[in-house]
Parts: sequence; C-alpha cells; structure tokens
Amino acid sequence: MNPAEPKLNTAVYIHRRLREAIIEGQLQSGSAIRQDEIAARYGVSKIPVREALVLLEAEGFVTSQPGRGASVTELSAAEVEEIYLMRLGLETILLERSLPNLTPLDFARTEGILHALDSDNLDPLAWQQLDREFHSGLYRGANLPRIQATVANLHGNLARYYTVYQSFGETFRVQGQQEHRAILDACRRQENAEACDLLRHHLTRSSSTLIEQLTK
Amino acid sequence: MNPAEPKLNTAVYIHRRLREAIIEGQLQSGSAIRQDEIAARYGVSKIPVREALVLLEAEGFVTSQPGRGASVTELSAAEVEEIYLMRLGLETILLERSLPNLTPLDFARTEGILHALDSDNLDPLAWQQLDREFHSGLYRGANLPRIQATVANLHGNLARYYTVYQSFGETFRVQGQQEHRAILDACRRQENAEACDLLRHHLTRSSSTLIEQLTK
DNA sequence: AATGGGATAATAGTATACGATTATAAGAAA
DNA sequence: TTTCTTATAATCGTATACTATTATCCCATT
Repeated sequence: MNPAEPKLNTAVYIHRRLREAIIEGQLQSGSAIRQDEIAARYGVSKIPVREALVLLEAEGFVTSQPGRGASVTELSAAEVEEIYLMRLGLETILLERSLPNLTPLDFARTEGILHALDSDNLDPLAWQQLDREFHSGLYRGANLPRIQATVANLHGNLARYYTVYQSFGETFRVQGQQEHRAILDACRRQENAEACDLLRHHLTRSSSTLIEQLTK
Repeated sequence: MNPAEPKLNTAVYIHRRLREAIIEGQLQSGSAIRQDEIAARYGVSKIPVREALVLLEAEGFVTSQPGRGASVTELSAAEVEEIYLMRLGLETILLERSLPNLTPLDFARTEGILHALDSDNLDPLAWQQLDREFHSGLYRGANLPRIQATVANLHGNLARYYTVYQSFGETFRVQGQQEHRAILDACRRQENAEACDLLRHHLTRSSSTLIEQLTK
C-alpha cells in the first residue's frame, strides 16, 4: 500500500539487478549466467529470470544460445564502432530537434552536470551516469521518446567498458570535458549545425579512444 | 533429425507467429492478447507465450501493462513520424557505408526486386516484403548487422499499417516506385550524397503519406 | 436511473516439478 | 597417451498447479 514501495514485477526487478551487475562489472563480459543460480540468489523461480534474460538479450546485454544458456555479451571492436555509429546517427537527430526548445534553465542544468563531471574523485560508474545525463539533458527538448530510449540503451551497452577501463580515464575525461563544453557552448549560441558537428566529433573520438583501449 | 525441421524453441515459434499475425492484420492494433488463449491455440503452456510477449514488447509490437496483460501497440501519428525519423538517421548511414561495396550483381538483384514491385496484383503483404527487400538490398554492403536489424524491426513496426491501408496503395506505390528508381540510379552512378538525399526524401514523403491516411 | 459495494469470474504472475538437452567425467579400446 | 564410448551430473526448457490481481456482474442504497 505504500506508494514508495510499488509492487514490482519480479521479472522487472531481476532485469534491473542483472543490468546493473553487468554495467558495474560484477558480471563480466563473456561470463555465463546460470538461471538457477540467479533464481536462488534472489530467492525467486526461474520463470521471471528467463523473462528478464529475454529482455536483456533484446537489449544486447546478453547473448544466448539455444539449450546452452546465456552469457554476458562480449562486444568486438567492430561492434563498439557500430554502436557509436548508431549513436551518432540518432543523437544528431535528437540534438537538432531539441535545440530550438531548450530553455536557459536547461542549459544551466546541463552546466551543472558538467561541473560535477569536473570532480576528479568520481568512480567510473558515477562518471558514466553523469556523462549520460549530460547528453540526454541536451536532448530533453526533442520529444522523441523512442529514439531517446534507444540511445540510452546504446549508452548502457557501452557503459561497462568505461567502468572496466578506469585506467584510461584521466586523458579520456579531460578531453571529453573540453568537447562537452564546446558542444554546450555551440548549443547556447544556437549554432545548430556547429553543435552537431562537435557532437559528431566527440562521438567519433570517444569511439576511437575506447577501441584503442579494447584492442590493446 | 531432419535438418529441414530444426527443433525450434517454443518461445521463438510463438514469437514468430504473433509477429506475423500482427503484421498481417489478424491481430489488430489495440486488441488485447490473452496469454491463455494464445497458449491454447498453439497447444503450449503460458511460459513460452510470456517470453514471446516480452520480446514483442521490446520490439515495439506489443504494449503491456502490469497485471493487465498485453495488447497490440497502437502507433500515434507522432510515433509513426518518429519511427520514420529513426529510419532516416540509420538508413542514410547504411547507404553511405554500403554503396562503395556494392557490386553490379547487387544492383542487378535490386533491379529485379523493383521489377517485381511493378506488378499490379501484389497483395499488401507481398508488397511490403519486397519494399523491405529493396531497401535492405541496398544496405547489403554496409556490414553493420545491428543497425540493419534495428532498421528491419522499424520496418516491421510500420508494415501492418501498409497492409491495413491497402486502399491508398495505388498512388503511394507508383510514387514510391519512381523514388526507388531514382535512388537506385544515383547508387549506380556512385553519387553517394545524391542517393542519400533521395532516400531522405523518399522516407519523408512516405511518412507524410502514411500519416495523412492514419489521421483521416 | 445512478452510484457504490461485494461476490464471482477471468486473467496475470510465479513456484514447483519434470522431461530434454548439453556438459563433464571416467573407463575401455586403439 | 589418445580417442571413443558410456554413464553421470548440470542445466535448460516447458507443462502443470497455485496465488494474486484485475475485471465483471449483480444487487442494494440513494
């Protein structure tokens, strides 16, 4: 009855927990996911676990082979590049549609996120969430929920690689922040095309940097 | 043991059947989907039916409310427009990446599909499939399987509206074919940018035509 | 007639149980 | 040893059964 404790679908609950575990690195790429084990760990049956896995597979977090069960998806360099390419195509649309509708308040809020991102004692998970908030904040005015959801999911699929490769964070973050500020600046000046170009550059550069780490 | 009869996951089987039924209009937009009924119809239990529904929901074919079950997703005009916008962003990427890798054989094959599309006694379902083959044929050289799968799914989500509104097919198809030929022609001439522009135009125009029908 | 309970039916959601498939290990034959 | 076979264990996949939730209907009250 407590609205603060909404009755949660077991499958939805398991889905969230597994997604978190993958993003945070507790479930590593390639590791097998045993239905019985998950069910036992959370004190539920296999049915909702299986439903959660179906959804996770559709979202790309998990790969399953018939009869052999599921494992955390391992992304090749080519697949990472493809995800960034997809983000590029979709996020430029979001930015174009969003910019005319953004208010000074939106910009201020986004500025705040940038400030938080400057902090040098962010754990990778927090950093990744703020990075995501920065981008989605710029798309707030787009009013394209499907595309936004797709982009959020793509971001989620890359997230665990950021949390894994914390080591390369330093230069990656500094450069990222420069690019973030440049994008926000162009947005404030209502320079639509320039902002999109900067976003494109930011994503392309992030892509190469991450792939460089992956193939090393 | 017969390789022509590969042992199929029940959930996968149900998923395919329901997807077909939605695209072909046997399950109409907004109609409720009762788990027990589907299970009884195909002689299976609810478990694989539920898994199929989870996947269909992730793909956008079905909308479910907790405790109340699932129904075939009804797309608003805004959502149709958003899907076309998404296709636009992704398909231009596919075309750009694919074009340099397409061979004369690919073009000939696509030409053949265009020819088939000229036939005036196509049922809406066949037309929709050929239309899909035309587009995906042009992206064959892209080697971006995730994006291709996403685009195919978006196409699938629009498909049932084509089969429903067969009536407006005549002019829609003729104009579509003109645009298809123009796109293929530009591709053959390796005019990358022109082909993308034509594709953009084709998708934008298709979007408005369909929405016009929907809001009528 | 309209509205508001409360019993009943219909349906969703999940656990348990079991058969089917796949992995693992141990022993026999080369 | 290596490879093949066979037995065993682990795990997946699905049907059945039960509980919880939601919808429907009837009747009382206004």
